[in-house]
Amino acid sequence: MERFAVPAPTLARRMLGWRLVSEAGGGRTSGRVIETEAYLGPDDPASHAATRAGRTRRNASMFEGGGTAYLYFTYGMHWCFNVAAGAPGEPGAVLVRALEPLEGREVMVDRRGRSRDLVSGPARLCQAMGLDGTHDGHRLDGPPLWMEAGDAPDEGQVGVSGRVGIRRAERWPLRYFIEGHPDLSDGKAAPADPRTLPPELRWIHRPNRSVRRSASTTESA
DNA sequence: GTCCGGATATTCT
DNA sequence: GAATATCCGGACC
Repeated sequence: MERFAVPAPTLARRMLGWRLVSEAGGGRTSGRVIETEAYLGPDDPASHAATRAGRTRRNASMFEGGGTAYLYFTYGMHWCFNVAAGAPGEPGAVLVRALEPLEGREVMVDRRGRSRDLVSGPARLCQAMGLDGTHDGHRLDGPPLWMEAGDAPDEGQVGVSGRVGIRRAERWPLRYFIEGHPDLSDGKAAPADPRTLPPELRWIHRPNRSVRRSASTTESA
């Protein structure tokens, strides 16, 4: 679980290529992570951890330390899956926005009621993999939901943009994706503009840099 | 292909 | 009362 104990932007970049495996709801499904978004703590106005109240019942899992699942319900009907980042007590999370389907395609089609766009979007992938609020707070080191290392994309394949579906801090460079992948979500993202970051967050412009010093294997050169 | 409205719960103002 | 880390179906081009 130590691999999750890094800041959210670093984890979001690093998770590209990892596999998410679910045995939730019966039937094994899995997919390769191809699109993520980082959400920070109180300094990030778009984060659920930015509220004046700080820790609330909904966002508690964002404070539980790297590797904790954070699932929230939105728009009255959709679940979204995040992975908490960093150290316990320091809020931050990575929203998983899209996967490339690997295992359990038939189960996904059955749950989704259609055969395309199975896991291309944060709410779609929760539906396809049987994820909901019962998995909030689960530690991602075993059944029914966990992550495995996978093929890291080449540096040149990684795209960066603003985050999808938000108004505040919309040009912060916190969405990471495998460039040109056919299974990306179809949300519209503003182009990234690192100049809109407050000075203390400028390191986010290249989150992989800060990883490399301590990273072991999965980072490509 | 693009655009728009509706569904609907929780949180925050 | 308004906004929301969304998706879907139908209208229209």
